[in-house]
Amino acid sequence: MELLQILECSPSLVREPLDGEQAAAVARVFKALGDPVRLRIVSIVASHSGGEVCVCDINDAFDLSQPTISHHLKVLKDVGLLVSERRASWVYYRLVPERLAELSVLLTPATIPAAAGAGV
Amino acid sequence: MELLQILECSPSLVREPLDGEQAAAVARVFKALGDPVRLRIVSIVASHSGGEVCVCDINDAFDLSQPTISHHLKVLKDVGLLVSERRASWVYYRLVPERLAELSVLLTPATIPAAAGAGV
DNA sequence: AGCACGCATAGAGGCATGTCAATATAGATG
DNA sequence: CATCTATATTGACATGCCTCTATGCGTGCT
Repeated sequence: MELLQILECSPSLVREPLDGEQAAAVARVFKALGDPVRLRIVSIVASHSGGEVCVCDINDAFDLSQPTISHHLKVLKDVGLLVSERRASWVYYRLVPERLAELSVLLTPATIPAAAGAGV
Repeated sequence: MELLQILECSPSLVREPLDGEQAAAVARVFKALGDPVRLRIVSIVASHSGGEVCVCDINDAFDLSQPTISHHLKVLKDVGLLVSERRASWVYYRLVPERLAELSVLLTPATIPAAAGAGV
């Protein structure tokens, strides 16, 4: 199920309480970001000028074994934050910016769009 | 150390890669949000009209033991997402909206301020 | 075909985490 | 002061997670 669909009618945490199903879906993504290595990986991929990064470059950025990085990439891919594509011998990972945007909107406090619309 | 200070010069994940220290500090907060129960607690507190919620009301919202809820509240408090205040017999928890705002900004993709400044 | 390289998967070990029952603490109330 | 209610803390257990080594799979090169 798409995260956007889960949040379609309640794009912010502060609008109304999430039910159990919504919370479980969103928490999966936050949990994926709740590891320093994965957060750095997302940051590396997101900030890379070309928009995609080879796994070998990510490996070089850490003092961790190659399988460990591969594991973290799989976690980020499973929650939809990254996508991968193989070209020749190399695999390239790209960010899914919509995913970040969804979370960003979800966390936006109600104080910012204060004039946008009255609450309940 | 304040999260805002850590992120003072790089308010977005997509601007440039986080270093290890930044990533560790931010990951702590995401990890706290990476649990369905805690996410619902934050949502309940954030969306409550009065701005604060009694622990007893939070307990009632879950089929979990009182110590378990107390544990989750402590985790959220330790990362600065919630603050608590005791009045008479009851303890009330409030959201720290700045914390959510910091994370929200951090996750904002670069597409929005596209014209703001050229990258490196 | 055989080999080298890049990446993924499998399995194991050790530490962290979510949950609970039991107990402690703090404030109100008689 | 004794007791009751509301919340926090402790300790234990099961599960999950991060990391590693070993191995498998796909691709290009000789």
